[in-house]
Amino acid sequence: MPPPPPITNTIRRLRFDHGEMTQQQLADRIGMTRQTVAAIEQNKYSPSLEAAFRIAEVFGVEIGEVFQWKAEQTPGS
Amino acid sequence: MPPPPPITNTIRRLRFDHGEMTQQQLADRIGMTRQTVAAIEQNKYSPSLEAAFRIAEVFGVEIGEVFQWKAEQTPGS
DNA sequence: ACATCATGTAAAACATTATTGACATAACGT
DNA sequence: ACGTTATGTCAATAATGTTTTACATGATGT
Repeated sequence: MPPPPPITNTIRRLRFDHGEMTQQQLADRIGMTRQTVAAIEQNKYSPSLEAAFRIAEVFGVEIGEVFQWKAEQTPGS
Repeated sequence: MPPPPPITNTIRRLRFDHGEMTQQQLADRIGMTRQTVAAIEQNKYSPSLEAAFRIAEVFGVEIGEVFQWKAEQTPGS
């Protein structure tokens, strides 16, 4: 199992804020499978940039409102 | 050769707006190779979401200011 | 109890993105 | 002329993202 990417997302909340849109409905609108949506939503891996643009468009928000990037943790003293 | 993705970018301009930063310098700052930066800059393919976040951070802008997404062209009438 | 729907999950195949190493050219300074 | 730097490009390989098929669970409705 690969380590989870340093990116989190709010897809789950956005889906329910938009009429309890199902994963299947979101998948249909962005041209992906339900499994891919589920994996992204659970942060198993981060999507391609194109997929991220499509998801943001469905919810009418910026990419930054869907995905949050944890900046590099400098290997600390 | 795969078709170019429906995403354009302004990396070249951003580099030169930031002290004529070289592809190599940008690559170093985002932890990628020079060749990958060149390929993205020339729109050979679009980067991962994480790479996009890193590039935007280097230039201090939103992802949308680095990458522009051409919405789906509906197969026209 | 049964059917249906939304979701979680897993393995294999496939597609795309990224790296490495190599060679090329143009621009610049000496 | 020569060396250096920035960039373009290519082929092979590795790493990651996506699809497909399949089976599982909990919730809902009849």
